[in-house]
Amino acid sequence: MAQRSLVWFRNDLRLHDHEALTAALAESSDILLLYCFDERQFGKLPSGFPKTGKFRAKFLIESVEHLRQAVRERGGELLVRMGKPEQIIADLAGALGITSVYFHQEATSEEQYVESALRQNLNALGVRTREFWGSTLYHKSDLPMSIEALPDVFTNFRKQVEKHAQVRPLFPTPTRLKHFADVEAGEVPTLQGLGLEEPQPDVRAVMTFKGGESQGLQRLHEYIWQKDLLKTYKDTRNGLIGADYSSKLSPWLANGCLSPRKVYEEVKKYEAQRIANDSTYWLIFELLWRDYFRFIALKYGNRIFHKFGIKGKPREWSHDREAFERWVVGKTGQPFIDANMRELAATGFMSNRGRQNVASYLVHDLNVDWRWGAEYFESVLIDYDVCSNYGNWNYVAGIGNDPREDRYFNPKRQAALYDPKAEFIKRWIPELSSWDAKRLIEADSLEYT
DNA sequence: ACATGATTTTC
DNA sequence: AAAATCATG
Repeated sequence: MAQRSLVWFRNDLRLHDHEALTAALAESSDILLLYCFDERQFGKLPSGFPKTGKFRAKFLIESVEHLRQAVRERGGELLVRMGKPEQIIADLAGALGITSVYFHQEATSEEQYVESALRQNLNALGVRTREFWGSTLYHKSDLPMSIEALPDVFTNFRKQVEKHAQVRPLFPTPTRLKHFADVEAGEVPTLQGLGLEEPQPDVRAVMTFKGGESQGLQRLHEYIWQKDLLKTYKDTRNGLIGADYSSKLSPWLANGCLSPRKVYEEVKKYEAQRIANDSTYWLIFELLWRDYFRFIALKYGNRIFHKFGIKGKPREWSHDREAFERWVVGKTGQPFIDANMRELAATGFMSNRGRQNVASYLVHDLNVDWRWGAEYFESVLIDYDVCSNYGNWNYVAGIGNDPREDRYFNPKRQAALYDPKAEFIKRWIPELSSWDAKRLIEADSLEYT
């Protein structure tokens, strides 16, 4: 078996439960591992925001560095490059006599374009690709329906999947990796090198998110086992302050530092050893939403990016740049909205409750084009995931798959419910810290200095 | 050079 | 579906 393989890491920056890596190890005599920073991911969005902002870029850099470290600890090497993966991989394959390239497929067109360009380039060299699906809890091939027949209502999808599909077992984490070629390892780029500034730490942040597989596994272990918080997840998940109210696994899931099947496995273990209740189920339920948006992206392709969304529902949007800017910096005058937006700008993170509210506010109160909001989230959210982001924005904009049209969140009512003492508002808008909570919650047109 | 229609792109 | 880009007479 004189097979020389290359494993191309993408949004799967881990060694556990990695089918492409597992297959490559089983089918090859020699293996090369590569991560390529795609230069196209570091340009500007139409709105002028960097496509990959500082929080995301930092998390990605850390994730790649930790993957390299984990590979080296096992006797291997992770090559790191910057450029176009379809060219860089083809060049490496040609120069080093690689016979197969292994990778996980993505669900959206930019990524699929790179896959097909790579496939073509490799085909011309007589190199084959071995492609896998590895980003969802339920495997694409295990769905009880075709992608074309994917239900447009989440609950229908969930019920069918829960009834008829099974989560596949994990692939084992390799203990030894070898490195065969005398080839430059390559440097992991710095934030500065990517033209981005270093994010300043903020003591008010819910927690410190550090990229990397071991950091993701550590957070999973801490949340479920050490702090024993899974059993109350459903009751606390609408919180706003601190590390404990929710799992906070999304940044690691988005970059593939954590496999959703690994999360599932730990939840099942917890249910067997400690307790199974609505809360333990609810974490799986949320993973299903993540799956759903990924399959929706497969079903509808680029329609998730369209102005009128996957429904093709005509709706006119405002292009009031000033109103949008006020939303971005957290100066709309609506304290609950502004506090959330300031948290996002300062930390790259916002609670799920906050996200639903600020998105509803932009779309339904300001009537601003939902795509502007989606772009801003894309740039700054540390857990940005193209399918979840655009799927959710379609949903709030009323052009996605929400059976209830135009789901509106009343920010005053939401503040009264979820921030009754205005602790969260005061935390992020310090100029209001001496205000009476009731007055803050009822305010809707504050002027900040 | 340019209007018009076709094609491509939309993160 | 709409906007942007491309092709062509």
